[in-house]
Amino acid sequence: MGSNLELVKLVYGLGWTRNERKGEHMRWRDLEKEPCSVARTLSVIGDRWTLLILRDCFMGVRRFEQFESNLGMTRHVLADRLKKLTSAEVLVKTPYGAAPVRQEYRLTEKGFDLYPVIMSIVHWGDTHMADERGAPVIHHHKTCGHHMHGELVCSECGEKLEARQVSVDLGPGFQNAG
Amino acid sequence: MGSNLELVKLVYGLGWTRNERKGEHMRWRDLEKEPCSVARTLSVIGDRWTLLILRDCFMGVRRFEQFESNLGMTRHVLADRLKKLTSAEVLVKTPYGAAPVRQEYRLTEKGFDLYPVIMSIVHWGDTHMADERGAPVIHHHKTCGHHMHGELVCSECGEKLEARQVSVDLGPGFQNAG
DNA sequence: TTCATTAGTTCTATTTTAGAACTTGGATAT
DNA sequence: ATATCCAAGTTCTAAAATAGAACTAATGAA
Repeated sequence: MGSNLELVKLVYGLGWTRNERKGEHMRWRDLEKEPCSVARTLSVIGDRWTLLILRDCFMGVRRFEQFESNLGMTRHVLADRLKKLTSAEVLVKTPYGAAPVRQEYRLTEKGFDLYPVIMSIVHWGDTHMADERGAPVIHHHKTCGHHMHGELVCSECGEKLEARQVSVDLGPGFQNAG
Repeated sequence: MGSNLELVKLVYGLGWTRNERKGEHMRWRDLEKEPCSVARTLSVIGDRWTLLILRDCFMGVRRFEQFESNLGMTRHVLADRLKKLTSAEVLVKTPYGAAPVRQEYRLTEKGFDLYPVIMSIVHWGDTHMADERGAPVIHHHKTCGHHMHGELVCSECGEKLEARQVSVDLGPGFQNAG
């Protein structure tokens, strides 16, 4: 994205400007109302545990006790996050099993669409946070048969995306302060 | 990623298992030691404000007061996050300007490499969190001239990545509990 | 001399998270 | 039938993080 400070102020500074008039700082719960897709997305996945829960979901974890024993977070917070992810329709909670009915949390399509976010995070970690031995896990593409990583490309020309080659404009969903 | 619960337990459940023996839950500061690139990356960017700071960095914001007025976070926490991002070498702090020397925070190459993470988040927000009018901002690829979004593809075959087409194995950087 | 600006730090109050124990509704074992 | 077990939570207190506001230090301008 090219530097565009007026646009930053206009688009992203909006919520804060609005709150500033009331003499308050931004709160986390206000984020989803921001006219910015980063802020809105982070209102769903931007806390300390949610992306780790979703990592487990992509690995096939589905049940409360499994999440707890893999992640090692307190049951209290886990219950809260699963509730929030469910109400955001990223996960669905379904009872299953005959006699003792158990609960299962599964990714929805909306949840599955977070895969690029997770894989981009994985690749950055592999590149910049691994020790000298290399990546802790390896990804294998069934379609082509190769070891691989996720790469971000332009949806139109397919070329690898570089921040400096992308500029930003106001879109249809931008609204000025009411 | 195909479901592989033993692998999940082995790889991702490791840190927790280690702490479990000491009778403690996972703490945030332990995350960077986990043998998982998601956990390690989140130890740098996985709190409530850091990705919003980085969004501003990609838009050209560089100075303390600019971050504060755009984001509306308290100065206390902003100072702490800038310090952490600097010590993680995601940002560099440089004095600039002749007479009254000011400080400037800029993305390093390591920081620039977070672009795919941000753009994946943007695209998910545009798709799932926008209102009926559409995306708040539009991205334009200077290289090809089109409006576009970031798309995650296989680094080897270039095909669009689907979670179900990717399997996971232990890599060289995985180490068993010491 | 006084005020303004940038980049912070310090303080108290509120909110969130950690850690542990308790609850609920079956199922299973004795 | 009573006691125990299990999954999926809820409830409690203590500790940590964040919000909100005021203060500091270095420089420059009016």
